[in-house]
Amino acid sequence: MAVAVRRPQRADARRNFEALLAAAREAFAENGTEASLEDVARRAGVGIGTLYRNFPTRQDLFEAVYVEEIDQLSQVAAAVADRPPWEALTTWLEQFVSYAKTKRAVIEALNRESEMFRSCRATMYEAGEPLFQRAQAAGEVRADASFDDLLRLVSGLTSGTYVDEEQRDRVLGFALSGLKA
Amino acid sequence: MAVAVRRPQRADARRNFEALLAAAREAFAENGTEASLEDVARRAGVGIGTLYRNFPTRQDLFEAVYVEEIDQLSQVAAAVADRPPWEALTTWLEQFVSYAKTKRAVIEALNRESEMFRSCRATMYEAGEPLFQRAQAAGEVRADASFDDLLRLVSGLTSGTYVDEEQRDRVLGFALSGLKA
DNA sequence: TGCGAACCGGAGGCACCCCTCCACTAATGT
DNA sequence: ACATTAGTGGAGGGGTGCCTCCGGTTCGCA
Repeated sequence: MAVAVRRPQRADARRNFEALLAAAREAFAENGTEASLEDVARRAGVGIGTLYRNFPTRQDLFEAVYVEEIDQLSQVAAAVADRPPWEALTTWLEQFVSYAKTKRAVIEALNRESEMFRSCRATMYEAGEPLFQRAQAAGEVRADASFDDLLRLVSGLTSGTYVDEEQRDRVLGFALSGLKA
Repeated sequence: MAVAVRRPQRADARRNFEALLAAAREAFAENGTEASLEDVARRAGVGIGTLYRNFPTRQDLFEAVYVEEIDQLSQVAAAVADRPPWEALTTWLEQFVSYAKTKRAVIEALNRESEMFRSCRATMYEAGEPLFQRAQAAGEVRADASFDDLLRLVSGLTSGTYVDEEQRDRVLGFALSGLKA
């Protein structure tokens, strides 16, 4: 990914930079990609001008916040690589889901068109697709399904609302069982 | 439901009323519940004042537009009542899905809290739940699933985006097959 | 300690949206 | 034909958000 967001040099600037990042994380989690930038600045206790200096475009801010989180998905993928195929896949998906609960943007990334979303998506695919293919090769997943199908299935189900966590998991379970060979 | 939106009396007024309804249908389909009312008025070629006179609140407009469409779901439910259980259920769901594609609000209704959404939801349930129970009684649907689970599953999957129609249907198919007994 | 470069932050211009209010217009019934 | 009155539509006040610009502040090196 190697997204070079230029970190500022001076101590006060660096403080503001971090504050903005934290505020943006919060705001994006609450309101999705559309969160108001003025609100982000407000949360960070910083002028709107400062926000724009550090992150000239909404994308830049977005990138700075999410790239790191997407990278974590790769790490989980590596960590489960030695489990049995189906288990590895579902464990990774669990991470994906628990992620998506707070980080809506991870899901929005699946759908939107833009350079950075494409790049996030690519990273996700690199992380999860091998797990999927392994499970498929082991005959545990229907041959006529693709990893893209799976991600869209999971992200669709995750972005909806449910009576409680239990229902979400139950519904996800039903859907996943439809994917077994 | 019996939602009495007071239809105006004078000919010109009635014309405007219909134009607003049509415009709202369009706007809501494109932008969901949040569509701008000024945009609706613009599409209808009518002053914003006229919109507000006919539909004092956003809810009123919304109601006028969707109640009728939700009612159609009931009709479809009645129409498929004599087919085999599973087929009846999936046929109804197909309607639901093709509906939800253009009428996003039908889906938003599942999630939002408000008097009218509750009422829309109730109508949907009255229409579909018997079909579901019949399929369940016939042993075609897992006993541990509820109609609510099913609707949320379908609406979640439907609200996502897909590469093409084909993928949507494929994914929906996978998920539904996970619901079979 | 002092000074220049780096950095700050919010005012301001623009755009959109919400909703109210009321001077005007034209459909209707007689 | 014309008075009556239902109906019109948009200006206007209040919000929020986007982004730019620049006078003022502060850091940190010498």
